[in-house]
Amino acid sequence: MSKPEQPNVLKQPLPRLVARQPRGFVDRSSPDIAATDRMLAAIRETYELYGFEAVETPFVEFTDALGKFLPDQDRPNEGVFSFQDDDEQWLSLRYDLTAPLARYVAENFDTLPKPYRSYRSGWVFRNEKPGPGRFRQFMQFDADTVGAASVAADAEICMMAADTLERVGIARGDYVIKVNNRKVLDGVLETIGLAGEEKAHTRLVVLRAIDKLDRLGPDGVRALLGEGRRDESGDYTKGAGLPADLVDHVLALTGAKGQTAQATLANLARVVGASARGAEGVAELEEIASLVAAAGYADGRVEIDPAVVRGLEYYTGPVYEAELTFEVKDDEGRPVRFGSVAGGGRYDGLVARFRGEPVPATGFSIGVSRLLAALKLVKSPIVTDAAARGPVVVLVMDRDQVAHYQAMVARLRAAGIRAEMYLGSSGMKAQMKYADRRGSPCVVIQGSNERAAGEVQIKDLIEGAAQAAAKAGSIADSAEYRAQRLAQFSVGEDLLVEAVREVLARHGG
RNA sequence: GCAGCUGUAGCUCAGUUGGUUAGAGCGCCUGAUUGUGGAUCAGGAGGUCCCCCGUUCGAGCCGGGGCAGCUGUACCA
Repeated sequence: MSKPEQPNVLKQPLPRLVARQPRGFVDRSSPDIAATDRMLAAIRETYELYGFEAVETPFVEFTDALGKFLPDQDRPNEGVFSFQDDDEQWLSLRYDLTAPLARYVAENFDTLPKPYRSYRSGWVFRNEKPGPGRFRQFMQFDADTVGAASVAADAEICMMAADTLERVGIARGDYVIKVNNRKVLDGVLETIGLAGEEKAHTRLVVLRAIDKLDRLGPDGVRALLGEGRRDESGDYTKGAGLPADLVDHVLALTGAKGQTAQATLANLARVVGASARGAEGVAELEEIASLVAAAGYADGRVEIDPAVVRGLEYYTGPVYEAELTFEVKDDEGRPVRFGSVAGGGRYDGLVARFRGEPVPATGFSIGVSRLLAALKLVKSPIVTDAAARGPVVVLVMDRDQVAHYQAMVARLRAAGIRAEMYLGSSGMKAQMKYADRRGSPCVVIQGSNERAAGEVQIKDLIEGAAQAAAKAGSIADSAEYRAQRLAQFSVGEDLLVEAVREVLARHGG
């Protein structure tokens, strides 16, 4: 083996690397990780309370198991990160947690209890253009019931979604779980003559138009159902090309929401007309509504909303969406539309792809990053309490006493107090700054004077900051400023642990 | 993907009709008694003016082409 070439850094430095991330991928900092962990724990508790059990599947699946081959090509779909294994089989990073669950259930079908109720969280990957709050790697938290055909399973998941949002700190009234049924949408499309294979494209365009109701309003949807729509940048979107009377019929569906669930259901029954499939959908919604009402969740927490569409790929029955309804402003004072933080529905065909028989299933998925962003905006305690305090910092005043400082740190740690000795090479002022930036509750100072007296100084940084803020502007020169030594006291070195404990206790921990 | 807008210091941004060595505020570092974060003052470090090509005696500025970001739109399992 020959010696590897060593780059000669002295003579000819290599071109400097640019430190950067691929777009759509982000680093996570300590507070974010802490807040996310707390939020995930709260979600997990709620799911466990409902009787769901944990399961985990890997990041990588066979591409065909995810259902992501283009119909006519031997090549994975765009939007999915894919690569070929050494045996040339296509593999993909999972783009959601539902398709892998379907694979898992199919593979372990005979040993799993049915209905099989499980939850899992994890990273998923989508190879597409990122946007604000939209990344190429993000986390989802799903719960699914597989093997239950009853819409009671759907109703339960809606109620659990409501409980989950409240558990993580979204107040009742600040969210709504909207429920619809794909069969109702199919029924309406049938009554306006959009049944059959040759109308599939138009159906798609119509469903997409309906899905945009909350963003574009009825007029925007009307334009998209008819000729088309020009947006504010001047870009044009071709419409479905429906005649005016059919456009009205579709808008009658999206506007079918009444004051009560009964009124909404009556409107829907009218709009689906003679369609058997539509009537089936309305009946399912009716059953969900009565289950939700019986459990006491019909107080605005769970509502029928005929404009909910969700994804177009695999939903077959009830669909649901958790929407946040409160108004917020961003950093520049612009109103932010928060919208959907979770969604799901019934996908009776997904497991069936792996088995001869149909397997009913329903589930939903929380967008973890979006929900966390929402919790920050409403200042949920889950997020705000997660701002972890830093360690106690023992300053290094005399280099030749490092062993002694380290011994003090060891005593603090032995007492269960997070502590560290300053490991840099800067002076005291920089060490104070360091402790400040770490969020330390206090620092321990021992110079030659204190050591001679067998004492240590303890400075309470939190109290010190408060006192300094109170005096801001009233201090004339730097000598006076330095002489203040705010919130600082001396104590015998043997009482170090007790004194630090006292400071920590002052600040609740 | 399509459309519009924007790329100058770590961040937010100035930069004249094209003209020496490209600036400010904040942040960062150092210092102001031996030993004090958050106040004040003084100093310092930090730049491929997004990249390439062109026009010009001369380009941060003008032209062309890329790339990236933002906003909208499309897609969203």
